[in-house]
Amino acid sequence: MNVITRFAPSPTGFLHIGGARTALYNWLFAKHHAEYGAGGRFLLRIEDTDRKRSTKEAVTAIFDGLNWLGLDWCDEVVSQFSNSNRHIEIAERLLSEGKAYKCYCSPEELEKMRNKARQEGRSLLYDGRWRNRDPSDAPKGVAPVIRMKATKDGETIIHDLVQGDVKVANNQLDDMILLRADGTPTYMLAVVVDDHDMGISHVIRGDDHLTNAFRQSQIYSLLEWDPPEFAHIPLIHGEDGTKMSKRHGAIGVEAYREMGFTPDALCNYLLRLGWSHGNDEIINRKHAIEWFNLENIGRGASRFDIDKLTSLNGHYIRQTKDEELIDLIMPSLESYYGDKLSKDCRNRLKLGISGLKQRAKTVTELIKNAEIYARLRPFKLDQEAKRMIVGDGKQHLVNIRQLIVGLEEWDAQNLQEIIRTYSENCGSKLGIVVQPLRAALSGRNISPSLFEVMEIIGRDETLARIDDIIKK
RNA sequence: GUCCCCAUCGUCUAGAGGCCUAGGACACCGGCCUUUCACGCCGGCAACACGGGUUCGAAUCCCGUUGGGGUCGCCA
Repeated sequence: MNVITRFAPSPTGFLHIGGARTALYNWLFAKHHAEYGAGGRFLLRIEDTDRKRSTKEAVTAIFDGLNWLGLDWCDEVVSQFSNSNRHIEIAERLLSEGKAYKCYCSPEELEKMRNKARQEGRSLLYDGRWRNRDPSDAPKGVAPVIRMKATKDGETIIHDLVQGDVKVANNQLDDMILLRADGTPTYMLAVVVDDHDMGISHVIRGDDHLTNAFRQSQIYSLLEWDPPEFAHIPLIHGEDGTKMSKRHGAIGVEAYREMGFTPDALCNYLLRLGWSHGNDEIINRKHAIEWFNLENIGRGASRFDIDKLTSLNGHYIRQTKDEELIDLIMPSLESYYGDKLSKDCRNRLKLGISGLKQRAKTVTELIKNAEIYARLRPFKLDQEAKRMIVGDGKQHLVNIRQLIVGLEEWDAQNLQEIIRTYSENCGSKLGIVVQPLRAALSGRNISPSLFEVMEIIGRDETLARIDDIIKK
């Protein structure tokens, strides 16, 4: 089957986590069919028919988010708004065929109608009061909306690829507005026309659109078009179990980027959140494309768990190539330290990054831990580090300095040997004598292997950092 | 309230009637490794919402209850 999917966000905010997953699933499904089936394409359409709420910034945020995640689309981006003429033409065709009609209700009148229905415990649907009314009743000076004539009897069934067969009685559906009073098309009309015109074969979108699907399905029949396949995926809930709305804790993917998550980790996490392939947890892009299907999408909503994302992120950082990681963090290091950045930073990082990366779960953490190689001395000691050099601490530093100052072969192994022997002579554990050293070299009480650090930064830098502390 | 959907460890999930004494991952708790912190390894805690059916047999099928979510815009 030749598959054409689309991601169709409205540009009214950032690309949030739910949107990102929807995009990912659409992309994966298309890619899968491109590589393992008869063909597949993933299209991008911006649903900007609401002129008041759509912004350029939001469009940019969507592009940036998608690009960062590595979800590339085919063809030109489609602006839904730019298709308005076509939508209007279709609405007029429906009107002339008697499949749509003009409704002169004012928004206030509709509000009243809904309030009454609410009070009486009925559904809040439009009651179709203008459906069969004589157009000559039309109040003067009121611009009408165009509403579809929905089928009143029987039921509408969606053969949803995720939810299964879902049916609803047609009396639960009302005559949706196709064209607003100002003559502009609504979403309900625009999606159907655009999806048809773009040749979309599979509409994969959030569960919150499931009820829309019934209405859209009716529009397809009115137009005598074949509807696409539908796959409504469950929503992602926040930690509290309710919908991640724009006003409720949802943040854009760029926020996850800023927190130090990598696109691969986020994609892997999002893929596994609501979809599974047996017991596989770590799934790279290649396998994701190979394995992805609609059958294994779960039917219940899932909660977003940042701990699991973090853990996955640590995994991806650990397996990223050293050089790639260095390129990733250098710009941040440069801007953060400015003229306090060591000239040897990059070279030191080349040697030290492997020790650094297994200690970081986020890129942010990696950048912070890189200070030991990036920053020009003197280092300021933090609270924990200060405690390491009180008591015998400083004396150990003095002693160690003396032992290593003339070391012939300055490498990790020799340094370790000398210091180990020293600690044995003191009758202390290695950890005791080494902690003051750690404080002096890193300004903190945690760091990569100290002997490795000393080898990388070299004799002069090591001694200088020790002296910074001893001479205080 | 209406309609629709959903329901396995705290969380994400495996599970297609017997392979289930319910598996994996994250988190948590022990231990090992160890110069700190991590990584890694080993082990532990921890779930089929409830009630009825169907069946020789049900986490799996049916019904009901409860709980949760979504939807009901001249938003998308």
